[in-house]
Amino acid sequence: MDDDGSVLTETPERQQVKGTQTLLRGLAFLECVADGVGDVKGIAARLGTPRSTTHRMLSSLVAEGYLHHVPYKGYLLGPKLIALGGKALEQRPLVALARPHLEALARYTCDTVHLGVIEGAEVFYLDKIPGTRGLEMRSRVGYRMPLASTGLGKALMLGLPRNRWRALYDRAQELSASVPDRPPLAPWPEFEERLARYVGDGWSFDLEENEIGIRCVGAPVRDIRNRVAAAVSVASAVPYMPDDRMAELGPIVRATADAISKELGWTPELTPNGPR
Amino acid sequence: MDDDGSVLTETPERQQVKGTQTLLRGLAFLECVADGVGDVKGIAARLGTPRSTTHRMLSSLVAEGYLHHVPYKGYLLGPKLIALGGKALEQRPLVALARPHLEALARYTCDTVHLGVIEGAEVFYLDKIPGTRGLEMRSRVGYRMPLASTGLGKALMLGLPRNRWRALYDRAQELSASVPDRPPLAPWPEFEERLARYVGDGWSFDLEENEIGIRCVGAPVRDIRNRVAAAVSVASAVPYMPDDRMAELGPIVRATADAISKELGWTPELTPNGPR
DNA sequence: GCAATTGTCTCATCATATGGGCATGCATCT
DNA sequence: AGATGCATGCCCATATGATGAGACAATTGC
Repeated sequence: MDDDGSVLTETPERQQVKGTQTLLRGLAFLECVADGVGDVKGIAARLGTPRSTTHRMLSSLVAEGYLHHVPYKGYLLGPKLIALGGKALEQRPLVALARPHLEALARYTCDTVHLGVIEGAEVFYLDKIPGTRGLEMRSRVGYRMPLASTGLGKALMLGLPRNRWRALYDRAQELSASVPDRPPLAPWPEFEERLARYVGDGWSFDLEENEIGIRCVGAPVRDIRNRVAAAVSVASAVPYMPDDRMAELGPIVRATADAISKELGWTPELTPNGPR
Repeated sequence: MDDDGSVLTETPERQQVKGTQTLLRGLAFLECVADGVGDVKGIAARLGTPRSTTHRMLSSLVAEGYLHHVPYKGYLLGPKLIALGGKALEQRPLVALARPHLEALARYTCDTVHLGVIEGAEVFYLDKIPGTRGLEMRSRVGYRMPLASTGLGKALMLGLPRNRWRALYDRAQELSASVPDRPPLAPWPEFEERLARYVGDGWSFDLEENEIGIRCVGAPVRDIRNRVAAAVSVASAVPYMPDDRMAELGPIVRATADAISKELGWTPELTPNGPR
């Protein structure tokens, strides 16, 4: 049993598995393939399993439809994962409730609409409705982004205590540094000042801070306890997003977010102005 | 390898597993939860595992993010499955290649656009772009439907040999009978005759056969070997889909499908008229 | 052509998951 | 309100089931 620390995967915490390391190992295969390592040798090296075991596990996963196998070429994630991902979305009442509102917003704006929630220090994209202007966003359902980098994420940050903003800002900046084509964030004082303003407004802007050429307007969705449970955003290319349109869009996006909030049991009276 | 048509709804028991029954069992938990069985007792009963084991496995899956646990309420599919589902889609070159074409089609028609492939006797929804007319489709990425029930599925059937049509027709009719609010299929002779006509046209219609009030136009996508690899469809409510518009849409949907086909290496010259 | 990688199989070994049992605490029923 | 059912969490002896080395065939690519 690989008790030495030679498994240098992404998992930082070594969990003291209670009695399912076969299952966990199998799941590790999935994540390995998800990360683009599709060849047997690479997988075996990454997980530290001998070829025999690697083959056995991969075969089982293929047989169950969790992986797709192209002989002598490699492994890809399988259709069952697509299906389970879809079901996972259906099981989230938030997604089902938000859909009609997101569609209405997409129809009104003709731009790409996103729904996301916080996961750790990142925003997790739960739903996406592509815009009808013919430009592609590389976001996808299941995608992640640092909170401080996107309008969606910043809307989510509005619900967090201010003393946590800095850490998230730093986190996003780390990623900006590591990825070459990513624009830098605004300087911290300016960033904080803007975010403070967004708290008062009830919506947030992203001015090409995440991706050059893309601007976006976001707003937080609150649950029955007035906690930020999700966020909505509208994104489009700069030519479609002049300053005055963004100013118009702010209240509209907020209205959509509030409508979803109401579906979650939120009552607007409790927050005439000011968060939490 | 989709040669055996004996894949029933679910594999009840198979025992020729080579050596990963722990892993397979764990995956069975996921599918169990996916089917809506979220309580411990139900899961244990369904899979025949004692409570101890059930808990241990569920805990591991929760710890890994594959399941989400609401204490004393039940289990739901977790965020990691959403993420893996998204990655699984990204890894399919078909989805990435088709996206721009689907978006263009959605933009042009203002209606809901679907992309699907064959899986067994069903159509598997790989992508969906909601229409901008404000009506909701209950389809979702990862969804399944009998091939013969939908315009998308019928487009896929155009690539199958005619002697397999009947079996798929019967299969769809079984489901129609079991689900109460599902409209019946057209009688077989008429169904076959229509499908034969669609082969010549290169597109297919669905006249409220799958869902009352929904009409749809589909067309097959072919790969480099001229085999049907996927299908595209446009769906909308009847008021938006009069006969003459459907007739117009046929060549347009086909053109979109052909454009995707070309991205897959398909060459139109090989099929002036007539399939395979 | 050769070399490297992958697929398929067997088998002895022992590590691994098993599942019964029991204690605690939450939730729903009457 | 009280009471029962159910979920959760943990221990541990057992044998079941996964392990991994090895050998060979099939395939790709150079």
